[in-house]
This record gives sequence, C-alpha cells and structure tokens, in this order.
Amino acid sequence: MRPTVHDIAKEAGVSLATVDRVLNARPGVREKTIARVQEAVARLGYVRDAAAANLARGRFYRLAFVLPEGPNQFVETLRAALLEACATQVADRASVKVVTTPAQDPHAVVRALRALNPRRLDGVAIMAPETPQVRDAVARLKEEGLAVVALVSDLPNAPRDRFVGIDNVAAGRTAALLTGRFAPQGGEVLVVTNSLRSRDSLDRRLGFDQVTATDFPKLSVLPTAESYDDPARMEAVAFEAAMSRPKLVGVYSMGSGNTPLLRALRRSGRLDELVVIGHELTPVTRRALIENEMAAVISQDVGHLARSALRVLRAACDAAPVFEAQERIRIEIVLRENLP
Amino acid sequence: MRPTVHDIAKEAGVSLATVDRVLNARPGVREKTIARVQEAVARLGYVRDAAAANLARGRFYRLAFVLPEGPNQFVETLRAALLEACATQVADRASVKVVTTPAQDPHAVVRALRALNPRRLDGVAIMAPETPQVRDAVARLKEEGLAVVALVSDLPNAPRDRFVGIDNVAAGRTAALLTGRFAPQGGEVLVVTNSLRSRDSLDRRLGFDQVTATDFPKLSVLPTAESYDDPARMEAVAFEAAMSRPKLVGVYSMGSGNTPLLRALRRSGRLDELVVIGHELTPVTRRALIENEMAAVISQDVGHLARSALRVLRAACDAAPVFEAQERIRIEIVLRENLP
DNA sequence: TTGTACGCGTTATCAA
DNA sequence: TTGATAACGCGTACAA
Repeated sequence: MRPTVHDIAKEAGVSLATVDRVLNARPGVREKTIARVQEAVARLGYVRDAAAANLARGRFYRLAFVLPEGPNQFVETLRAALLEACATQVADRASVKVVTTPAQDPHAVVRALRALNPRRLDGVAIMAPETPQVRDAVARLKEEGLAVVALVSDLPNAPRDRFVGIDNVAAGRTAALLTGRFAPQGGEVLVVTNSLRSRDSLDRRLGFDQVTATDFPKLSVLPTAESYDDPARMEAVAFEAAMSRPKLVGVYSMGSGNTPLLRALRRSGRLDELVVIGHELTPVTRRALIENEMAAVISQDVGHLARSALRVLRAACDAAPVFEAQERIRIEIVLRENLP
Repeated sequence: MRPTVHDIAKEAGVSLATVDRVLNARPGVREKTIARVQEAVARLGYVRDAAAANLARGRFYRLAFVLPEGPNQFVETLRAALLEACATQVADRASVKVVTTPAQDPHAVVRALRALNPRRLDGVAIMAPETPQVRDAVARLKEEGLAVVALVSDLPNAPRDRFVGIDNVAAGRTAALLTGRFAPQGGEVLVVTNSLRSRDSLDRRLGFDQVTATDFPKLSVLPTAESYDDPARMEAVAFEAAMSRPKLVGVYSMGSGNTPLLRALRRSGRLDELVVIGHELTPVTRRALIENEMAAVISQDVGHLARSALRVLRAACDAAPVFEAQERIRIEIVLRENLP
C-alpha cells in the first residue's frame, strides 16, 4: 500500500492539516516544520492520490467549446468525439457545453464569445480564424480569469493558454513531401482551400511552398484557389484547372470541400493520373482513399484532439502542468492500407 | 452539480445501500424497488463517479510487464514510456513491475512467466514470440485468474484477454504501398528482419506480399533474410544483396537491426537510390529519416502503447469494458517532415 | 428485503 | 503557527 497523508503526519509528528499546508505550499507553517514534513514525504516516498484530492476539493470544471458550424464533416466528427469523451472518464467532474457558430460569418464567433458568461465558466476551447475581434474577445475572457485554448487553428497573437492541434506548417511540408515523392516526374500542383482567413490554411500553404521550393524543383505550385465555403465555386475552380492545365500532376486540398473537388476531377476524366492529397479523415476522404482517388490524407485524431483539449483545459484551470508527451497531436498520414 | 447516490436515494425514497445494490446489480432487492431506483437514475441523469468508487473500494492493481531485453532501441523507448506513464495519472492506484528476459533465448520468457507469482499479481502484459510453451504459460496465468494482454506481438492462439498493438498485416500492406509508390519504376525488394519467429514479422511479410502481388506487379520481392539478432549477419546479408543485385530498388526492414542495415547500404554506395522503409521510431531511424537515408518509418506510439496496456489491464481485472476508440493503436507513417 | 454507519485519502473550516 | 474534525461520493460490513 502506498503511504498516505496520515503516514506522513505520524512520521513527521505533526497533524494532517499541517501536512496538507506543506504539500499545497500554503502559508502559516514554520520553516523547520516544513522541512520535517518534506523529509517524511521523501523518506516514505509519498505521492498524492489525485482522485482523492479531486474528490475532497469538490472541484468542478465548467467548460465550453466554440466550434464552427458549416458543411464540414471534420467538425461533425470532432463534436462526436467530444461528446464521446464526455461520456467516459475524461470528462469526469466537468460539464461541457458546445456552442456552434456559422462558419461563414466572421462576426458570429465574436458574438458567441461575447455571449459566454465568464462567471459561469472556467475554461473555453475555441476553433476559429484569428481576427482582431477574436483576439479582443479572447483577451476579455482571459481577463475574467478563464482558461482559453485554441483548437485545430491556432490564435498565436491572442493570449490563449495553449494551442491544441497539429503544427500546420509541418503538415503542409508533409503534404509537399508526399506530392513530390508520388509524382517524381514533376509538373503543376493546384492548391485549394475554403479560405485563407484561417491560420491553419495559411500555415499549410507556407509549409507546402517551403518543401517544394527546396526539394522538388520539378514541381510548380499554382496560387491558392479559395472556394469561400461554396461547393459550386470549388467545383468550378477545380474543373477549370483540370481541363486547362495539361501539365497538372497533383492537387493539394488544404481545407474542407473535398466532395465538390473530387466531383470536378472525376468529371474532368483526369483523376486517376493526379496525385490528390487532402486533410482530415471523413466519410468522403475515406472513400476516396479506398477507391484510389486520393493518394493520402493528412489527419489529426479527433478523439485525441477532444481528450487533449479537455485535459489541457482542466490543467489550465488549476494552473497545473500538462504531460507534454500525451498532448502532442500527431500529424497522421493515412493511406488506403492504414485506414483506422 | 451532478446528482449523487444521495439524490437517487431521496428521489426513489430508499436508502443509500439499496441504491448501491441496484447500481451494482447485487441481489436482495425487490423488482419494484429496482424499477423505482432505475427510474430515479434515469430521471436525474446519474452517472457514477468512478474516482470516488475506486477510492471507496480501495482497489489496487498489481501489474507486471514482461519485455524482451536485447540490442533493441524500441523496447528501451517502450520501457521509458511505461515508466513515464506510471509516474503520471494513468497508473494511479496501481503498481507496475517490469521484468526483462533475454530476447535470443526462447525459454527465458517461459521461465519468467513461470516465475511470476499469480497470487501477488492481478494482471500481466507480455511481449514475446508465440511458442507452445508461451501459450501454456499464458493459459496457466489465466487459470489463476490473472488478466493477460499481449503487447506489440500478438499471441492469437493463447487465451490472452486482448492484444495491444497494431495490426501487423496492415502495417506490412502499408509498407508495400509506400514502396510501390516511391519506386514506380519497379525492381527487386529486399526484406529483412531479425527473426520470423515473431508473429509480428510473419504478419508484416504476409501483408507486404499481398499488396505487392496485387498492386505492384513491377516489384519482385526477395525471400525474407533473417539476421537472428546478429548485427554482423544483418550487415553481411544487406551488403551482399546491394552489391550483387543491380535491379534492387528497395529494402523493407521488418524488425530491428537498422543500424547494421544502413551501414551496409551506405558502404555499398547505393543508399541514395534505394527506397528504405523500416519500423519503429528510434534515434537511429529518426536520424536516417532526417538524412534522407530512409524514406519512411512505420511506427506505433510507445506512449500510447504503454498507457493503453495499463488501461486495458485494469479494465480486464475488473471485467469492465474498454473504450475501444481510445485503445486502437494506429499504424503511423513517419516521414522526414512529420517527425514528432 | 432494507437501512445505518463507517472508511477510503484528501481538502477545508474552524478553533486553539 | 498548529490541530481537530467534518466533508467529498461511493462501497460494504453489519444490524434491523
């Protein structure tokens, strides 16, 4: 059996309360007594029982997630993962509210953040493009004492406590490496996304360009085409490129909108000669991998994302350290054969 | 605040003990009372506080890990991950003993398993090749009432409760897909491992052959070369192949021994024209990726492996269900650009 | 068949 | 500066 605070108290010849004061670095204990207790702790190899501590503290974490709502499969799976995580151990002693905001409207997320009642909340996870207004809203929440984490898309210039998601520059670099390796003959690469407003798309494009520039001189990357969340526009842009650019060898899809993209490429009759790489595992991209329509999908485990955000938020609420190794979200490469 | 057993008791008009009996499906309660309690549970949306339950129960899990010991970086990192997991929340209310056995000696692991005292233990995780003797030893442990999980390399014919690790057939298939994509010109592929005794190597080879046969007819895969954990032998075999086979385009290394392998290929002067794919991220393979000496590494997250094994063992001890989504170990593809 | 009372390891409140 | 003592939510002897 592991030693408890009782054992420490006995060993140090003090009361439980004093042990507690020392363990939690509370004031009102003499230097000498502190030393005695700490020696006892070291001698017996005491480690606090986190479960019992939480139970006694009666700590309850009131958390909120602000997610975009749109024609976006990824967010749907993320929400599902979040609810599943809540249903299990991870969300013990916590209540989680999920708020969705229209993705197209940049002001909606700000309104949603402003609508949050800071006194009824301990922490917030936010997935949104970084705008000055969002930065202000985040700053206000921080001032009210809330823990704030950026989710999936970082808010590097806002006072968030942490970013939970992948390194999107590295993700873009990975996509470029795959494209270059899968299309050694070289040619043109189309890059598409719904919007470059999001930090993640911006970073991915940056990384993609870095690697193509240094390692794959035979690849020439076209300017980013934005669909602004309009499927018709995505389809038109992709179709146009496939038909008018004979030297096209690859397509890198940085955001959502893979359904209209694939439809256009299929229609052009050139899909089987193109290396198509996209992001996030959804029913659409999964099917495309199986059918050999997409060569690879770069993804982040939504379950991990959800659980990590919850753990990190709780740690931030307590100003406690996080277990770094467990919270680093991996850039996963999914091919037809390692589909989960 | 979440409802507690007290709230349920009040709502149903019974005592705490009765609520407990219903919740834990213990006998001695009238049908009608059971129904009343269950209604109250449903009405208030009660969910048990697992931490408090374990605290009250005073449950303590005595676990052991049996790992091979050899010139194997992967096992070292796994052991480190295990110790790190123990040091954090995952191993709360559990003691973990790690036993190592010489990897070369197939009887050593059996001796180690026999040396385990089943009465001082609740569960065991085993990483070992499957032999009839190992099967017998596992059967004996199960008969004694222990929870047993196979780790990294499955023991499909032993009565283990569960396998914690990747699907190695799929891992082999993934390696083949990468090889075929990275070497579209085709040619010969050398496959090496330390030993085909291990189930994991066997499965990987199987998967590799499946995909090369159906999808990459231009690839011809050579018979598996075994090094029997002898670095000199590995180096000799690889050097010989590189020098005598002009049509060689790739090497698939299914086990450990990547140091002598790479040394041989370097010496042959043909490393930069070969697609080399190996398993497990170690200092050696990490460096090889950065230097562009290896094209890809297929790996499993040792941290995840360790935490998953601990969670699964505990669940098995309690005959409790596991949260499947969290325990599925992914087949990770690591390239130079998505190195963690 | 049902209820009472205590303990698990920690924190927190009050009094000394 | 210290110490008793009562919670926290649940499990479990033991009594009714």
